[in-house]
Amino acid sequence: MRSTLAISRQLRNRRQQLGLSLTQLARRADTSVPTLSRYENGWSRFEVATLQKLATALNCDLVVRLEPRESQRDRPSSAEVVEQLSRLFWDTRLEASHLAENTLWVVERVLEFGSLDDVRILIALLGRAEFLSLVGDARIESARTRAFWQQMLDKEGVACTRKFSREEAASSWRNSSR
Amino acid sequence: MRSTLAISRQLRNRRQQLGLSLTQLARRADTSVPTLSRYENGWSRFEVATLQKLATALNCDLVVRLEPRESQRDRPSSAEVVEQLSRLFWDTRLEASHLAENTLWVVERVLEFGSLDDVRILIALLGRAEFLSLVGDARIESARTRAFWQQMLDKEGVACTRKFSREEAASSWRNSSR
DNA sequence: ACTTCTATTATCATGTATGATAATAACCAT
DNA sequence: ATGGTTATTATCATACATGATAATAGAAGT
Repeated sequence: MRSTLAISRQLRNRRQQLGLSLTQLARRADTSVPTLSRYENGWSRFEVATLQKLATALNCDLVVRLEPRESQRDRPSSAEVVEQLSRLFWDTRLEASHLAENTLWVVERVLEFGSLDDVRILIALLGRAEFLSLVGDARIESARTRAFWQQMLDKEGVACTRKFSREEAASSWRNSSR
Repeated sequence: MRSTLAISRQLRNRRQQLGLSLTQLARRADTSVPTLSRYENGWSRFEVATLQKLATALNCDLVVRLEPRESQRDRPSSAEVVEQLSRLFWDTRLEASHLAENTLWVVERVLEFGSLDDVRILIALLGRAEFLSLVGDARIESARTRAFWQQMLDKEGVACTRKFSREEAASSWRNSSR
């Protein structure tokens, strides 16, 4: 799944896209600044009710859906994908579970260091829509890589959702090293 | 959004589809029976971490996504939809917020009592994929209505996900009056 | 009748998310 | 430098979800 990292990233992207400060959003969503900051910085235990309030305040729909895995046919096996991508994870050991629970992290690694074949097998695994959506959430360090994916997203017409990533993201990427 | 009712419905559908008891699923997901029962019966404050554990135990991917509303173009306005559908809600007052936060409830009412035009404007509002997905989650009382939508879902090829609804749901619908 | 499995609900102790407040720091102006 | 805005983090009291246990009840089969 997209997992907690992806949720944090989406919240921050959307808030910055709307130009809201933490204080402003906290008031609009009837929540607190610390909670909001926690949600945007690697919080693992979100409450759906709080996410719902935030989504409304961010003029978004919150989608929470269970997608049965067996309905995802003609996709490569996790083992296959791990096999092919493992060389990109020199600093740790890529496990099958990471594909499901830390998808955004895997996607970011592949975008930054992977070959086109690596991208293809990821798309085969996730489906194009899900992959592109994750690309929109991803933090990409290299300017060249970023430019490439901006063009791809444009071509694919993921336009509306990714406006921020393409136009303003550079600045936010720069000062978010933590 | 699909909201809490839809989450409960999805959990129960999927668990019954796999033929698991509360006890079995609770053990597989490393959670407790009371929590599970609460989650399936109108709980409002889900934790994403718990949902994630349940999804894994149910062999599902958990999708949590913020969908910006302005990226949903050429859709009818909430006011329009409320205007057209309000006659179906004789016992209460349909508000625009219900469309976003109690979507499943609205869908169920339209499926049961609405005309084809009502269905059309709902599809225009939600998009076909989201609408069909909600139909799969919906509890439909009338056998005739249910048969109709089973055919529709078959035609539209929402096959895999909705297997349970079409084949076994009748029994679960019957004894879930509470 | 009787089990047996099931689901729902209650009670209660405990863990933890939340919100209020404040301290710190970074950034950007003037 | 100074002041203002912002984000992050800490502390702490409170609210609430969770899990353990058990009571209740229904359904299905013997």
